[in-house]
Amino acid sequence: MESKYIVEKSSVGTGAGGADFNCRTGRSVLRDTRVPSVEKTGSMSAYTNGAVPYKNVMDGGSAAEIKSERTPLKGNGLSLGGRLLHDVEKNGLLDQKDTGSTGILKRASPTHCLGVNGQLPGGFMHLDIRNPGKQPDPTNNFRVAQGQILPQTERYSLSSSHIPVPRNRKPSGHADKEVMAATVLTSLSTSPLVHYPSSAPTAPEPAGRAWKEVLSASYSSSTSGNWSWDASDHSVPSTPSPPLLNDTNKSFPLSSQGDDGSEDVTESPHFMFEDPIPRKRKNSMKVMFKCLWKNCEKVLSTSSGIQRHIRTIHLGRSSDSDYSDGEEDFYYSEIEVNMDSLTEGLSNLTPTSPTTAGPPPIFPPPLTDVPHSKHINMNGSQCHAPSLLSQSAPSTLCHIRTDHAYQGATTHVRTVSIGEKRQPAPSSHAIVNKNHPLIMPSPKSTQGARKPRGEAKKCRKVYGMEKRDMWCTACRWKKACQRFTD
DNA sequence: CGTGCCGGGGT
DNA sequence: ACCCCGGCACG
Repeated sequence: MESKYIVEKSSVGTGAGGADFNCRTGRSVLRDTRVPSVEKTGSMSAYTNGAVPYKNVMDGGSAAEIKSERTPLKGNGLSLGGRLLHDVEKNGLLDQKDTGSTGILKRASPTHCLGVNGQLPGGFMHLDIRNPGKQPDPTNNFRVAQGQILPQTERYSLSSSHIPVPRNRKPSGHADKEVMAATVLTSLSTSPLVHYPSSAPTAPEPAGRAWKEVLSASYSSSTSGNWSWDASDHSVPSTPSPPLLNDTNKSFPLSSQGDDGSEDVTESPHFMFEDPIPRKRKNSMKVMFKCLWKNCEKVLSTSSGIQRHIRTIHLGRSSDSDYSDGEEDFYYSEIEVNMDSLTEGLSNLTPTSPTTAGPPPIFPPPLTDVPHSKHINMNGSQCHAPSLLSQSAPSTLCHIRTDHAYQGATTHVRTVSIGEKRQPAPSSHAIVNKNHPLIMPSPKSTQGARKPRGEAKKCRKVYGMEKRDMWCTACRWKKACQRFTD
């Protein structure tokens, strides 16, 4: 015991930076060093695999043996390491998402604005359509200005770094399209909530890439003062405050909120932010509006948008009339979409994902039951996961690092560990929603997509109840065992 | 009935 | 973020 503390003390200073995992596993201290430490060192090699940045962290950690428990490192080492990991991971993830996701998802994070910003000309056109004849919002003028002032090529290359905002500039006629596009995009950037999801089918490759880069750049380095508005805009409490403003919209479709434009550009999304859904599981939920018309899978993010879509496309009403008898109402429904999990799925849905011909989503999308959707039907896909995994990453990887997964903070060190993603199922349902009782046949039989029980012995079995403190954290918490995965 | 772990609650 | 646990599905 004494030794324990000694070690503990010393490691404070030395290992602080690196002692990232395990630090807080209070109880396991002494004993833990036996078994797990082996594992951990083992994991190092595995890690180097693709996550070099981690290495130091890990090394430091294992070196110090991390006997130090909670006390000092919690604040120091942990956060340090954790953050590091986090960042790295984040970028990685983002990249991934980028590849697969559609505009819909991207909107969730203000960051896209960065990239989107003037880069997806193809997208412009498309977006236009929904916004015919809209007046550009005054707040968007800077974009307009940009469009006018700069030659196209330049515009693309120009990041949003520093944007003069001429307030009174008017769009001149011939720049219409650009203006529209700009408007849309700006609205995107102004409000994280804002819509204009999917589509942008024609975005050219380079643009996409640039975007991607910008994205990750902005994420990893808010340090560079490059993005003048970046800071302000991003610092907004949280990234994607969940929708909810849709409620407002949709409750009175008839009023047709006149302009999606104006509605979209709600400058203060936060106002609308009242949260009917009590805590939790809302984090990455986004309300979308899905066209229920046969064979039409249009998903838009604004009620008015979808209404317009239905009105014009399906009901054959003139596009310019804003008149609505409310009939559209019957042809769309509100769905809640989990951004995270639908990322991949949606990429299938929409014609988008222009950019990367990136690798297919590694993780099968969770069981969503967006009706009609083209989502990969993954019933029983559990079985595939492992095989997929084995392709992209040695399953051992899961094993090894798993123990820390829970510890590395919920930052999850998950280096692409398929095993874990296995099924956030329930939370990621695209919930067919409320206010429209008549619609959505959704059977929803997928409830119990519970993972078949694994063969592997779990901590409980291996160590027994008495040695509970030797269990992996997950086991201790009654979570899926991270040490002995299947 | 023991076990694994999901979902959710508490701090 | 970390931890705990009720409760349910699985074997």
